[in-house]
Amino acid sequence: MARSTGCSKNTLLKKGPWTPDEDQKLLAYIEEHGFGNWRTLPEKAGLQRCGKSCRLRWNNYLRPDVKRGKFSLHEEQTIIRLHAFLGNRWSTIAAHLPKRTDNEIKNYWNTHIKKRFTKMGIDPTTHKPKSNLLSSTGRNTRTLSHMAQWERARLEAEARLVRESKKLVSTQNNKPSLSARVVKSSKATASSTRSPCLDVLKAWQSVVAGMFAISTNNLEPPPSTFVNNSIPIVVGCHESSANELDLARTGSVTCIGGFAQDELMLDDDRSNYQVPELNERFDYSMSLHDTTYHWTAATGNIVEDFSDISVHDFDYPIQQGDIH
DNA sequence: AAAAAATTCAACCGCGGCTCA
DNA sequence: CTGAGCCGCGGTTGAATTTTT
Repeated sequence: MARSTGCSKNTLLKKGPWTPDEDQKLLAYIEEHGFGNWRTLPEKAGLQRCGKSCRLRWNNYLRPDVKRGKFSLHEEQTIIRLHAFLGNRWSTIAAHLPKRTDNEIKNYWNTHIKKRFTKMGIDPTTHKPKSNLLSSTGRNTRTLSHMAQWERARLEAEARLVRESKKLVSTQNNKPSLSARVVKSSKATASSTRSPCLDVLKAWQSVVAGMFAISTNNLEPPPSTFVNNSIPIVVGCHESSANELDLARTGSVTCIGGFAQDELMLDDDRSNYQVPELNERFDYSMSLHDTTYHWTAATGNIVEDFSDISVHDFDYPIQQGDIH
């Protein structure tokens, strides 16, 4: 299919770093008119740039909700854990990190985390020690791949929801020149017709309920008070956290990752509520840090109110009293 | 103090997917 | 159904900055 974006071929258009004057022009235009059609925007805004360049500048730098500066420990952990499932799906990872852009996360991964992994002898792609790569059994590899597939699907579905709800919000914020494409997709999202990705969440939930041995008693009524109608999934359960272990034993939460490898192998009881294949990945990569954090998987109920869906780096520990 | 090497990160490029006529 | 146009994603580049020699 022939295709020409006109960006790279048009030598009249300016490239390279943006000047403060150009930033000002772009900002002023978007503040007044919104960011409709990126291709036609530069001309309207009086910029000698291609639309792609404008979009990039806006998304990665000028957007008011972009957080800049050093990544926190929790943000780094979130990136590592999500990368263990998703690989280089930067935009999906970014959707789970409020105010961070895919470009920034990608840069951070390539310049900081990846390097540290390599130094530690951990393969940044598989999140496993390089020496262990050949020792995985076929069965384990297949199981991990299967489960990771489901988890990836779930995370991507959530990322889509976050993106869609953001679009919806920006549409409602009265930007008159938003493109027909955006307005249309937002309408579709807001209508009573369920988005297809909601079904992915539903499907994932039912499968996970089986795989993670969550009893249906724990699904209904909702087991948790800290997020309505949700199943808490603790990523990175720590052996020192008695609360998390107890909660996991009772089936009130599901644990993924964080336990030492030998514990997984030796403690049969724990294997009932853990997922060793996933733990394996996390254990290696998270040996970079010795702290835990938590996130929750939303059930179908909360999906109906999808503006609430996003995975944040919760920095509070689960307490016994939080779960009923 | 200067040069070289390493690092960082904003920006570019090309491709694939989606929408629409 | 098909093809054109647009957007977004992920990989890559290279200028600017920092660190090391």
